[in-house]
Amino acid sequence: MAKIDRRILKSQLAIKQALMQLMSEKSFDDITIQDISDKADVHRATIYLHYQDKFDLLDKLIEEHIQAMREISDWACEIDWRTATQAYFEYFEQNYLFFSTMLSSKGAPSFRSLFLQFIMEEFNEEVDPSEERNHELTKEVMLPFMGTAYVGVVEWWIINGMPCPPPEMAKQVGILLERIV
Amino acid sequence: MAKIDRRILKSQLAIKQALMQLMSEKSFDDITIQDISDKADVHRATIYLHYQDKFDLLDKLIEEHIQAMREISDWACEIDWRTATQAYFEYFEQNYLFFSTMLSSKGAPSFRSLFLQFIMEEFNEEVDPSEERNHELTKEVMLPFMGTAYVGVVEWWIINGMPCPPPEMAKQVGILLERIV
DNA sequence: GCTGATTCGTCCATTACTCGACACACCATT
DNA sequence: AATGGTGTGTCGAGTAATGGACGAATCAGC
Repeated sequence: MAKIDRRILKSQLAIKQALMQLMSEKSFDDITIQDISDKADVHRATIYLHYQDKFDLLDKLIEEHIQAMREISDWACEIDWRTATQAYFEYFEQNYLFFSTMLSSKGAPSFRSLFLQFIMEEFNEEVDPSEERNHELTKEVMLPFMGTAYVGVVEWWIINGMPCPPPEMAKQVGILLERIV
Repeated sequence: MAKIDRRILKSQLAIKQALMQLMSEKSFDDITIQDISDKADVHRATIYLHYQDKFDLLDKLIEEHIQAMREISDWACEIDWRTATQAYFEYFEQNYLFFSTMLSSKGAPSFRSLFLQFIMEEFNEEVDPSEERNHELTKEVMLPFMGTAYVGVVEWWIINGMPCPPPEMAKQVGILLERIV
């Protein structure tokens, strides 16, 4: 992978952080490009150097986090569920500002469905309906069942300010998932 | 005052913060230009764009703080001592990392004397040996007496982790100064 | 309707920064 | 005396970001 000029990394980081901060203050629709460039301490034209418009910026921001989670699952593919779940919740914790913004009532409506889609893709390789105890079940039903459950509990955990630490969440969610699958 | 390109401000800020952080970790002599540029996330050549060498960087950093304190005293010249002293201690508090680094045992030996010199200049305009109760005193003696007392108590306060809030320090130091002058 | 104020997206000349290289000095090891 | 390693200060070519401008689009209040 070619090394990227540090100016690009710094500018993009500042822009993305600025958007996230602004989204925690007001609605995405009310945010102007000028707002973002002011908060990021970057010239307005610099934003257009990297993104089409603010929607493209939001898309890239979301895609980046999905990609990061994908890498966690790659890394944890051979690990047991509990450890993997803990890695996820630690990632949610590290990026609390992002997730709380995206999952809040006035957040990005598109994010939740992308998140759910991603989670279901992850479960897809773990679920085996040919197992004995699942002979009456199909993936079509199991995946949205597990996926919405998972997304729902993450949503609860984030919106309520992470009332318990990642290991505790990993333990409980791990138990529940193993009962289902 | 001509508006300065934001890239310059950002680079210089990063470089100065990097030096301060490094000085809290190891001795100034052991810090290389490469260390600073790494920590600041800036190319090595960028440092030479703004400073002669690391000594010049330290000088400019110190001078900047002295200048900031000079502006406080300009602003507070008409205010009573206690308010002015509180403004100073709030500045020390805001820039705790800088002062604790500079005043620590392995800090910049030059800073303490520059600091003392500055403080004595400030006192110089406030002390009046022609007053009745001072008729046996001279400025030559009063200034280093008050100056070292002031610097000494600041040193104590910083090195001991600011054990009391700025208003409390302002009160006590204010009382003591008024007894002397 | 019109108008003034914003915001947008784009453009260009200039500037600051980057990257990698260079010769040089210093120091410890051999 | 020769060696390898590390830090220094400088250089040039290339790139990213800047400031300021522009016309077009959108919107509010009159």
